[in-house]
Amino acid sequence: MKSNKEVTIYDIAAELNISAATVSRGLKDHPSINKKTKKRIRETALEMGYRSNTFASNLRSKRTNTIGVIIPRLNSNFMSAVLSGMEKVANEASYNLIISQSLESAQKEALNVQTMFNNRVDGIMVSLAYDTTDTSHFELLLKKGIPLLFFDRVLELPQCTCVMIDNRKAGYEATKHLLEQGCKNIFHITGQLTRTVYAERLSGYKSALQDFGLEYNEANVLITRLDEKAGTDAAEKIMAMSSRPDGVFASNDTSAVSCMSALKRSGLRIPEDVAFVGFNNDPISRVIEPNLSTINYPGFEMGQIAAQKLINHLNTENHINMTDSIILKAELISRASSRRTL
Amino acid sequence: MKSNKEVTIYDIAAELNISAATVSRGLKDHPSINKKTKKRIRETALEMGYRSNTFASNLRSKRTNTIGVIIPRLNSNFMSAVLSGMEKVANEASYNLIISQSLESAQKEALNVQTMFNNRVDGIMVSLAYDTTDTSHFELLLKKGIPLLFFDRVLELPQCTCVMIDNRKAGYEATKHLLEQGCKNIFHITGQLTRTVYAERLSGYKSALQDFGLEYNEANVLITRLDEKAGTDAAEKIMAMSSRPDGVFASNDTSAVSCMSALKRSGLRIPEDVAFVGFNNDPISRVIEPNLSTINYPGFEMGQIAAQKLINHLNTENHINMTDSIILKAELISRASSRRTL
DNA sequence: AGTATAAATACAATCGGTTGCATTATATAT
DNA sequence: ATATATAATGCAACCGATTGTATTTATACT
Repeated sequence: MKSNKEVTIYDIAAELNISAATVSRGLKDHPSINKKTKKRIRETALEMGYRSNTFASNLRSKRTNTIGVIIPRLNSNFMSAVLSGMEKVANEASYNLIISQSLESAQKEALNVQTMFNNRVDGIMVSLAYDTTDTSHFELLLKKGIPLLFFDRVLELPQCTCVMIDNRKAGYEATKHLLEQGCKNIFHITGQLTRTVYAERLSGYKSALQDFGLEYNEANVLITRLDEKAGTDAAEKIMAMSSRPDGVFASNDTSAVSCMSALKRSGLRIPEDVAFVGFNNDPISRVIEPNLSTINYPGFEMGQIAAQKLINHLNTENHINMTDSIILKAELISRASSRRTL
Repeated sequence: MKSNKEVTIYDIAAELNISAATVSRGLKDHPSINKKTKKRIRETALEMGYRSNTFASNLRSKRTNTIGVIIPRLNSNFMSAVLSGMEKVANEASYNLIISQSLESAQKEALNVQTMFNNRVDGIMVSLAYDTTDTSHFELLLKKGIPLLFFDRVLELPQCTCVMIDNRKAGYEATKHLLEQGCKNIFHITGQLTRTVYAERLSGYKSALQDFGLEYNEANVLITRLDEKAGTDAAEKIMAMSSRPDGVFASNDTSAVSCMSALKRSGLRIPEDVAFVGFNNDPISRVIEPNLSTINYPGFEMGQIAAQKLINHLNTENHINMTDSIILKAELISRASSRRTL
């Protein structure tokens, strides 16, 4: 009857009449250990039911094989997809993920960074909270040389990689599409412009208007939290406008859908009276009637790429080129909500 | 200029001319340390920028303050809510969460258990994968005395707590509601019946039929993966049936919505021709037209309660009463998809 | 003052891998 | 056979907090 105690490398060493150091090196395939010895070590370890003690290892090697992920909220299909992608890559590289939500609060975001810092994560991936303006809570990471990567809602810091889409282009394409469908007066529902994702989309929106010879009208842009209420607020505003918009480009599907629903309730026809384009390609966009045109946002891919980038960086000695950014494709999906019979 | 090295309790001890043991005890508010000394220790620790080294601590104390969570998929609003609830409670109790997905595969589930086991999590919370039948991968946890808690898709193991809703009752209520709206022939879209959640709902469905004097008809039950395809498959089947159902009770909103959409495309009217009740109260249920009646599933609450239960258990010495189960309320939300003008 | 008792602190072993350096075994060259 | 290079292994310190036990200090009681 074996006792309940854990098997250590010392037990293996004793069993094989070799030193613990050799066992340690053998287990991690160190080049200076004889192949036959390695084999014996591996076999004995297996037999004895050995499992490495992460803490002892971490304590000594000062690495945790853990990556922290801070996201605003775990409530969108997009975020789920991103996390799935990250998890896949991290798992394969035997890294663990610690996920926490900022709940769109800069304060909680700072707290999360602190917690992860204390837990000695090897690196951190962040999508910024809605109201983060002060970014000093990231400084201690950079100071300690803990790699920091931003995705989606990024922050252009000199020492950080960003993984994102070309938001300006996406905003341009969405708006252009509406214009091509004959819209002359396009409303834009967006988020906090301190988040560059939204600022960029707005910029694309403006460019498209310009290219089609239309004046930019500030009254057509509504800054919101991009939740359901944002959509109904927008609808209310739209209904009250003297020259009513004939198109809406929303910076996420949630607000687009809720706005569409509200307008429908007010008796407007989609897309005849108002055409819609959303953002994210959430499942919801294929449920609403008419189906919502939207920008396909490659979440899974983004997660994979972000995690891969960070892990590559962690696994290489030379800590260079962590500074470049990665831009993913994000194309328009045209559905009934924006297609007018021309 | 301070060096980049971390501050340890030895540094604090040296600074204050006391022993490291006293510092260690002082920092965790041990009763046998003088209050004044504690104060000095705390202050010095703060000044010197001390942060505790989790690994050294874990190595010695054999606890990690980490809880593993294994879920089938991170793609539903419900799961997001559960995780949010868990995260909240865990954070407050200064536990970390390691989340991973089984992707509905029993094999990956077993792998995840193994990984978390190796990472020495203090406890594990699991919602079972779709096709898990063999549950031997949980045995090593129980053998090592690592507490295991199931939520939502539970498994009735003698030594485990389960947190769930009364699925039988929910199934009964959903079906009863349809019957009260005049349905005589109710179709049921469900998941793998080895998952008790679905078996229980089916059982409730049967009871309701019986109470209303209707015969149970096996042809009216379709076992699916509860994804979008499940809905369209069900719709196809329904359209092909000789005596067409006039009501559908689906075990999640995703399949309900996709089935509803398909039937609508086939020219059926909801709820006049076919009334619908879903399950989960996903946001999607309030987007589809007509809005989907559904069972409100208190995800956030479930997450909180599950985490609280596990943490309480971890924090108490006497490892008793980890065996009782917790049943949450889940009530029907009646919306247009099932309300017939009577 | 002298002893019993309690409170506060210190000592030192321990947790289990990791790693620089020393040492021994083996292979190759002369 | 001897010298030299190389491969393989061992030694022992180390990472930093924890904790049982011993020791010192403060307090209480005759």
